Amino acid sequence: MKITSRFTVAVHTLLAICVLGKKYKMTSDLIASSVNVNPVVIRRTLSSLKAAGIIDVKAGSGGATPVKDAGDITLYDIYTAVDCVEGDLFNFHENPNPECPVGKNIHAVMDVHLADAQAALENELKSVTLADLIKQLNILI
Amino acid sequence: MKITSRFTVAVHTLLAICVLGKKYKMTSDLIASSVNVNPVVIRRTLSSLKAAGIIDVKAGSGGATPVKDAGDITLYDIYTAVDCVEGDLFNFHENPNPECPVGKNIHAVMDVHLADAQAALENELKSVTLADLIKQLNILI
DNA sequence: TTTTAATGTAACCGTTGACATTACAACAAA
DNA sequence: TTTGTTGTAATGTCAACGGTTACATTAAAA
Repeated sequence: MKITSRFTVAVHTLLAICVLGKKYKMTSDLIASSVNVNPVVIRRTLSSLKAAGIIDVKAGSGGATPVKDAGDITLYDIYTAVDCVEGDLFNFHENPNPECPVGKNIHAVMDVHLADAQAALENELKSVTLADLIKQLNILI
Repeated sequence: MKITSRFTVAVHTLLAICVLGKKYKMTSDLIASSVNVNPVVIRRTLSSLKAAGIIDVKAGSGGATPVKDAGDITLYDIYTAVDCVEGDLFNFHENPNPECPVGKNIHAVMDVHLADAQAALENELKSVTLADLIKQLNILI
């Protein structure tokens, strides 16, 4: 079980838009050739990022542009934009037996810790902005 | 996408073995009735926990018993025992374009942060032991 | 020794989600 | 009006999950 690649695709897409957008019109085809996926996959990604208010996409004439400052976009924003996880990260078995002392209390005992683990992951993603990645990238280019 | 319920099933299973094991013979059928899944699912769970050296299972006569002290079993141990995640938590798109400055460096820029996020999750799971859960549970029973 | 009750596993099924791809309508600018 | 692009529906393939049946194996009790 892994978290869908929609996430890394979305980050890649945003980096491309931010870094290459000044020089090129960032169409789904161009981005797709950098990410190396089908252009429709990129259009879906762009659609999600647009819905999240992160970018603007021009229908017809084409091209995606950032709406927010890269310093104000965290990895967590992107993560949620593309719906990597619906609600809880951990899948909990349904209907534990309420007649059993363990089944009756399993949620009371576990839920906090599962939430903590999920929060730890998400906080780490919140601590990194797109600007951080762009800075790193510009050093390497 | 969610992390497989094998994890919460395994925790539930272990709690049942530790808490109810003194009073009852913990067969896959009994555990299954507490968790509310098919007994074969529990046998698969027991098999994984046994392979990880966490419990002992008696073939034939039946019954599962703990091998390690509950204070020495973390949620992370259980998490890995049932193979919730094979290696990396985040799925990375394959073959980003090396001809593109973004595609060429996307791994160099992202990998550290993905690893950090995964480590944050895992460290949180490492910080909780089965003994912690048992203590909580005994208060509620 | 036979019976009984479990475990260990293989096999198969249905469901779900991911990702790829085709197709085409809608759109905006040249 | 032509052209290039976006938006999105539809379809296909594949893998993983969880459910279930079936049965050989095992160990202890009768």
